[in-house]
Amino acid sequence: MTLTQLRVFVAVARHEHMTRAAESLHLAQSAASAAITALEAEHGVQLFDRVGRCIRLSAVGHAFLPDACAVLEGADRASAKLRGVDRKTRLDARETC
Amino acid sequence: MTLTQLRVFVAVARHEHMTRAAESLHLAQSAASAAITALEAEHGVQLFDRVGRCIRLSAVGHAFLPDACAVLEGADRASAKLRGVDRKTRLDARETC
DNA sequence: CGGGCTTACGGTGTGCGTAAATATC
DNA sequence: GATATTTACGCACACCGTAAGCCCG
Repeated sequence: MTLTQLRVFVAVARHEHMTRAAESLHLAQSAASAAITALEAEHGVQLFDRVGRCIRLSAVGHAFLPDACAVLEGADRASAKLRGVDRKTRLDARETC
Repeated sequence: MTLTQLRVFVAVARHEHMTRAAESLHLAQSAASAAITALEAEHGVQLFDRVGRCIRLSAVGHAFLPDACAVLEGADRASAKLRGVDRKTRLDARETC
């Protein structure tokens, strides 16, 4: 499982539309489809119900969405903090090894 | 930033020893070193102070460690939940699209 | 037919391991 | 000289985009 796969999953879940989700991530549809397929295969789970042209969250996918969002938010927050804390503690690097 | 890089970071931070950290992750030292370098370069930050053969967390790295752990725990928890919830809701897949 | 997801396919990039170089004790 | 990290290098795998295939309105 990668952060990229989670991002794709959340985007598709929100848009309920693979093409739009892919566009919102500046990705080709095939890449988004592959990411979802890989995520599903890795866990042996079906995240979406493909009924006709309609692609909607399955029960499992619905249960997973909040967790995926939480992980992504945590990662983004950590990344931002890492950049932000940079300048603050840059001159504080006195170490006693 | 990838989950793999975070895993390497946490392992090195815990072991304070690149070789042991790499072994604990079943990786070559070079791979671990590259992961840390990439993580540092991506954020323009120095996570570790390399003084002699001693490699220890810098101030920035110390501040980042809890966040990295939180992200990893969240990801692992989400992954485990996804596997665990599988059997429970597998037969509940009746959808009305 | 038309829109939408999937599969096939080729290219590029990234990550990994082996091995050599560098540095410290 | 031994131990530990970094750098160099080559390879394999994975990701992405283009394009064709398939299915449902």
